[in-house]
Amino acid sequence: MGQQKIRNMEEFAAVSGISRPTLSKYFNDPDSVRRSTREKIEAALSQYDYRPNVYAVNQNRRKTRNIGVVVPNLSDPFFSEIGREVELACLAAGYSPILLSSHGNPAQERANLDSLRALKPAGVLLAPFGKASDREAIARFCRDVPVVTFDANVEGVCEAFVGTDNFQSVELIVEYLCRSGEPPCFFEMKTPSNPNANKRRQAYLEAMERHGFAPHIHQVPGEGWNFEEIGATEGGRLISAGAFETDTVLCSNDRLAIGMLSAAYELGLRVGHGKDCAMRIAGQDDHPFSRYTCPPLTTIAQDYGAIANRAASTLFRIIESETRLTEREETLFDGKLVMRASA
Amino acid sequence: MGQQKIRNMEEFAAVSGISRPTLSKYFNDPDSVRRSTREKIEAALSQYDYRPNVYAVNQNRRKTRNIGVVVPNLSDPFFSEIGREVELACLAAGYSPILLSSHGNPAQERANLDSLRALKPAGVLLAPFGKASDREAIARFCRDVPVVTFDANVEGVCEAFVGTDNFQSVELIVEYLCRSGEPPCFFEMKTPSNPNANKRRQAYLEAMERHGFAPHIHQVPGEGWNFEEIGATEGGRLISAGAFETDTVLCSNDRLAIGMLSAAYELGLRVGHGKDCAMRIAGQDDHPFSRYTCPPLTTIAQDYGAIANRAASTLFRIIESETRLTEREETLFDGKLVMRASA
DNA sequence: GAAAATAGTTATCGCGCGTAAAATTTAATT
DNA sequence: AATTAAATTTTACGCGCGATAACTATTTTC
Repeated sequence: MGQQKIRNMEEFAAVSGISRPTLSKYFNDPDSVRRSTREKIEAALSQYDYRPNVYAVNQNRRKTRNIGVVVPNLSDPFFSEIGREVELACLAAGYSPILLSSHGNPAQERANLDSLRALKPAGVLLAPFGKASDREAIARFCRDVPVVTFDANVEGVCEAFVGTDNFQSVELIVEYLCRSGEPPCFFEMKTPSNPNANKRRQAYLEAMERHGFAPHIHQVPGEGWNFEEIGATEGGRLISAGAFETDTVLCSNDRLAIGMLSAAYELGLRVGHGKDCAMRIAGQDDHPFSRYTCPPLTTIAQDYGAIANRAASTLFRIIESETRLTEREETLFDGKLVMRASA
Repeated sequence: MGQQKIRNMEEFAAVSGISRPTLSKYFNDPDSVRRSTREKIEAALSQYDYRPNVYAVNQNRRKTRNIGVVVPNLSDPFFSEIGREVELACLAAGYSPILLSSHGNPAQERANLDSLRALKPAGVLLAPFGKASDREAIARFCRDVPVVTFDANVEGVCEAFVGTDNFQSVELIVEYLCRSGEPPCFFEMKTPSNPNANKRRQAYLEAMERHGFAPHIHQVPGEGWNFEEIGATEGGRLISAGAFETDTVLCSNDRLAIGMLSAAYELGLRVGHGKDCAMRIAGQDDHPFSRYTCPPLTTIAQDYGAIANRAASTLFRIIESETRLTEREETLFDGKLVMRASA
């Protein structure tokens, strides 16, 4: 490795024998220079380890190669997983992802968009809160920066949305539950901020009607992101009160289900589809911990990878075409039934 | 809000009636200008919403106000929690945190340090892998940038380390387990990359000796970060083979314990300290999910907040003093026993 | 082998701000 | 009111690189 320290592109030009403008071209796109010069540059590069100053580069470029990635809550393994998938897609395409969590706080979502604005990103991948999001702030942001939303939709805002088809996936699990035992009741929070929750409720109603069963929806109070706590406390209360009309409960998401499973355990109830079981509990999302609950949770798996990659590639397409989409795109992937022991 | 768009500090100087150098001073430290001028500036600021260009600022500043935060794996709620605490501490002190995950991959840790170097951070808070980390790369990085490590120590490297006192906390739980039932066996991975694991094993040996019991350590094979999987597969295997000498197992960390709990459930064993229970299982770390396992996990809680804040404040002290520490500091916080139903 | 196309060079400007020194104003002190 | 210290303004330069124009060198084409 290097002898003297290279301080800037000028000095690197001197030691590599390549002119500065050509180096500049190379760093912006290695394939834009002739093969032989590229090899010369890379030879020098391996000798002197020089890297262009990020700040100087981004100050002058019309658009940076930064991609902002905003998720509502990194403490939720669901979002840390999908956030990671998105990051990888960005890196693979030669962009620099910047991952920000809104920490379960819609105000932080706004703050994150503000921070991102200062970084002049080429585009942003946003998993918004949904109803709790500041729709106006997001819309304003979208005017300045190309944005693709994923996981949760904000109707009509942003270039495109990529998520899971809740109607398909709820039908899938409702059908399974009806076929394999008593039809499911539906368990959710009273005021879910996530729009998927509303779609899932609606999908449950339709699916139950389609299969000729009466729907039973149970909504419980609770604020914030401590879904397991709410599932345990309120779910446990409903169970011990005998509030559920059937022995099967479909939870609006896995984290509520995880909480409810722990409550059932506390109550000494055996959960599952065996003969000796008192009830069945199912979730939605295939949370990373769902296979380690007691019993392991039957759920609907979202296709993390497909959603992340489609969201990213859609954004890249917009960025590289340098034009906004003429029409807002919505892409929904199918969920997959994951059968485990809980239902 | 603003009429015309302010494009740079020059223009903002014009509309605010304050000279550009003074504005520059203000943005670097609002308290460095006279109260009356600060008010003038802030009045103009609320009218014209102008923000200095991040890239231009950082290009010229000797040191930026960026703080790199590197954790081994954001998918692990333990690290997303402590990462968040660290972020908050940075923001509160007026720094800009940049959170990077090494995704369970030591090579990525190196890559993250390389990326950070390009951002010329004022300092870095690093939770390293430990033995799996590239010690040489970290040491080299520490020569250029002040670094405080937390959670896992890399002996002798970096300015300071902040973590949990494993000897204190293991003694705490071993004492409790011995007092309340059969003395614990110890369950861990054969080749743990995390140095805490080694300390915990050592601490277990010492604690058992102190209490006059024979130690029993069970090490299982397994690679990577899928601890729950390893705990479930290998832990389940040991349980059904009757390999544990006593009815009590202390796991090296909560995630192994979570896996083992699910294995015990599968085997139809009741875990806990009740009379009808077949075995006890305890963990270490107080993982966010530990209170929702079946049964809820007895464990040792690390003081996330204290560790994060001490690590951050130590780093700030180094940064602001503009001198390296004369002597490497190590701070260990006590763990707290969290008694739940599993042991 | 000459013309055309491609790639590289030199030269120069601009980006938005930090920073330093000198000149000037303002506030605090006696 | 005079003295002094502190804050602000003016002026001027530099950071490292992107971008472009006008040339020159190299490679391709027939």
